[in-house]
Amino acid sequence: MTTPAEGQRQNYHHGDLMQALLAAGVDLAREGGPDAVVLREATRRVGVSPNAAYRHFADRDALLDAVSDAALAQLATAIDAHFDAIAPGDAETVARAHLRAVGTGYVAFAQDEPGLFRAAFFVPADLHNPGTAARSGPSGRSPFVLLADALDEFVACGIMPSARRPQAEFLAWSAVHGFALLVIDGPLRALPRGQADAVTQRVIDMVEAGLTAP
Amino acid sequence: MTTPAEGQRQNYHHGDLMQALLAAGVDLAREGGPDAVVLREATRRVGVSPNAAYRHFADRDALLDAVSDAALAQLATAIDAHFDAIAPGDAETVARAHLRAVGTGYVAFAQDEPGLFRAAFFVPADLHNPGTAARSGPSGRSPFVLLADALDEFVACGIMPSARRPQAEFLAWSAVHGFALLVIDGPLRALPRGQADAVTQRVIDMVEAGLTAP
DNA sequence: ACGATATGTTTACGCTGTCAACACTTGCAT
DNA sequence: ATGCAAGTGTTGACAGCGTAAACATATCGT
Repeated sequence: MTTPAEGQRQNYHHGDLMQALLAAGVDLAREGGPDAVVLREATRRVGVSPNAAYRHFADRDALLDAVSDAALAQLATAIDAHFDAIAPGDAETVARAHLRAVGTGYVAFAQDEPGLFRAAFFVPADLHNPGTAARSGPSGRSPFVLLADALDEFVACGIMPSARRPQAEFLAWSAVHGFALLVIDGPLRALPRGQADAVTQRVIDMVEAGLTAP
Repeated sequence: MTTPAEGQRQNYHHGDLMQALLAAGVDLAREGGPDAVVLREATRRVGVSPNAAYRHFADRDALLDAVSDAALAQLATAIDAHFDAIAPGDAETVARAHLRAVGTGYVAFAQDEPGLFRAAFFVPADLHNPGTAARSGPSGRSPFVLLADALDEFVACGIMPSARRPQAEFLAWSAVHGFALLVIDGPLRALPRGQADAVTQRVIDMVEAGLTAP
């Protein structure tokens, strides 16, 4: 009975305003990217006065940060799904499939949820540490860690020299991240989804070949 | 005598407000990126009333578009410099050097002028057509065209199969663009310049190897 | 010389983020 | 149980922003 009925909010207190504002903020980001996450509009949607937000977020940036973390978590979940869908097989095949899954999931999320994707990278915190786990998916591994794991597999099965391993995450990430941006609001934004998907695979081809080149 | 002395602006008319506002806008973008391009602040710096801007720009977005074009032109100029500094030699060496020059110049500009770089891609118009040439450097070739030229050379000297040529610009561009973003406000933003430059070269290595792989 | 047009100004409105002061509710200590 | 402190939501206010309408002044073509 701690959580009252959600039907009418004639209570003076809301119950879980923090969460409600975050949800509203995520909706706003989904609809229009980080710029659309407007404090007053979020409170309006929740049905509360503008300044109520300040009891839970220091300022608009704090709300946006929380939204960004939530968006990053959704990205992680989306990638997780691709990553876990890989069928078992010999190490090299699985390693290549893992890398491809991360890239494909990354770009697919950007295409499906461009607003959230932009919000996720608006204040691009460093993704090394999962940061209160708000940024990782159900597996607890952030997209960055999934990518790192895939690359470790590359080294383990001998298709990538270990000398080239350090910082290789950033090489792969650069290509996929840049491509995602080009697709969602760059010159490739007009490309039909099918064609864009084909180019996505070529981007990953390039990364794979570039990292495993002799 | 059409252009009066610039000393005092006790004239009712400004002379070249359009250009002055653009310059102020570019300064603002340089200092704080696209969000810092604020109409009222630009007019304030020029010493004119806020609404004077509306005689020359339809709205704030129009000003930002003009700033974006100017920033893109500066990017083009920076890349031109790297591109033209390539010493003559055999075709393959020159081709590889050209690709490297475009990538290096691109990232260097992002590092030297992060605000302008972000502004340049804020409303990322399609870069196929040079667009009233406001977007290209002194050579008249936009960065996109310079990249395309370099890739054409790859095909011409036989290190890249022509079947792989279509849309290869976007593969190379993705990697370099994504890396630039990771460096200026992503997780690599704390990396010392020297180390970042080393990774830049590795990104280009990856692109080169990925595009020319057997 | 004079009227049309271009250019800059003033005034005003609604929107935003945010501060300060106030009101209600809850929960803990007596 | 009572009463006070802390937590939470509201009201009112302010400055800054983009922008529309009405007005003022300069420039130019005839």
